[in-house]
Amino acid sequence: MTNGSPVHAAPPPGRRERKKQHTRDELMEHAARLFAERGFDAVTTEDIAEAADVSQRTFFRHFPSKEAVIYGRADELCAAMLVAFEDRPTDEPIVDTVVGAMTAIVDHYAANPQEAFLQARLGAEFPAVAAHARATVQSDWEHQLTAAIAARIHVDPITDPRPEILAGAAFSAYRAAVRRWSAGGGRDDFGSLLTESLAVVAGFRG
Amino acid sequence: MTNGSPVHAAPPPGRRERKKQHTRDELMEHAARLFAERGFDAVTTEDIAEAADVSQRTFFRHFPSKEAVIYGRADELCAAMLVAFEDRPTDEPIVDTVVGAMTAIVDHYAANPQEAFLQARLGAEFPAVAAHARATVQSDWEHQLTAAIAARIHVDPITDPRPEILAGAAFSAYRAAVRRWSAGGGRDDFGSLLTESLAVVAGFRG
DNA sequence: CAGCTTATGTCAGTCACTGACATCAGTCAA
DNA sequence: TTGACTGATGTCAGTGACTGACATAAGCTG
Repeated sequence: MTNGSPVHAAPPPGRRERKKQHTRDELMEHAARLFAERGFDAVTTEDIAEAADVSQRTFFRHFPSKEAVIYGRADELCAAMLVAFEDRPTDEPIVDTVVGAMTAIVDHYAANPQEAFLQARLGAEFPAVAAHARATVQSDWEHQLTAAIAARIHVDPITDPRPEILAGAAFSAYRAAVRRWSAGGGRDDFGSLLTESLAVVAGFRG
Repeated sequence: MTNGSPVHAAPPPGRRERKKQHTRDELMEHAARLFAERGFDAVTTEDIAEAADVSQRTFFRHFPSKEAVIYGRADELCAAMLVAFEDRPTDEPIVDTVVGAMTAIVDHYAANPQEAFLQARLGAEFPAVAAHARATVQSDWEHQLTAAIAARIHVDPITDPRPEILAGAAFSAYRAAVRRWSAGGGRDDFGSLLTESLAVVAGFRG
């Protein structure tokens, strides 16, 4: 149930907000198309802006970097992960809760395979994209997951290293699953690979 | 015993090689000084090159990016980690071997505290530096450690996710230790913090 | 309708990074 | 020693990501 609108039932956005969102969507779609056609380096931010019929300046008002447009849904995805986390029973082992949260990510990519494929391909081919994915996107997710874990097990995430390490191990398992999925040409079931990887983490004490 | 020369007892480098190394060292030292004085953004690669009395082009012949000059010893450090890894007995639990390897990193930074301090400070203050540290430096280390683990336990690192996850968890613990060290103002003993963090990983099955 | 807010365009600028070519010092063999 | 080769560096011109400042027009709100 990956609803586009936030949980808090935002008031119906006005025309201005809708236009803004439309511009953002156009930028993301044309960027995805151009990157798929020519690769990351051979497309300039000017090209993307042109294709979306806006100025380059507008591109950078919507996305802080050229890489970011590839991961334009990252924040929603992170939010979905946290919702899935909170939906888990509070009395289950923390590792299971983390596994459940990660499953939200799998669900999203299962519902948007072209997005997953493009991200995997660009990440494999262009180091700058992989660096952004890891250092900005996943790092942010990991940080949020760390905070959620700390809250759930009632510890201070600054002084107690366990939440951070568990979150880091979980995303390490995630990357391992992505790599194996890519190595298999995308033919394997990603959910199974991730479950298998996450099982390795189950030796943790939460 | 952090010897500057490689293990393979390289033939005595000629004057040309010495000058090259000298240029590289000058660039790293002046970069460190300037970054410490003004921060990362307020120093240009031109400034660094100027301070080292070389052209900007020469800077980029020695370092692939502005961030890289901060981590100019990363390759040596990685090599030291792998040596420490190989020095461990082959019959000990793999987790202990990993802990032993990570200790080499601690030893290096214990011997070069100003380097550790600058990297921690710039990483905390400038996202671009943190991104580089994580996505380029640590990612490379993690990859090398993954390969070493896979070789030690005789598994294929592509099909078996365990080496990658163990290496990822180890560096997650490393980052947790760094964060706690920073949070404590650098007053705690980093080695103790890392040991404590790595102990959390000991629940792994290797 | 009037005034405020805000998304966008335009313009000029900074700076990281790169390819091409010239030069000069180091190296090494004849 | 000399002459050729190699490789580190300088110079120059260019590309492209990203940003600040200002103007404009569209949407919102009383």
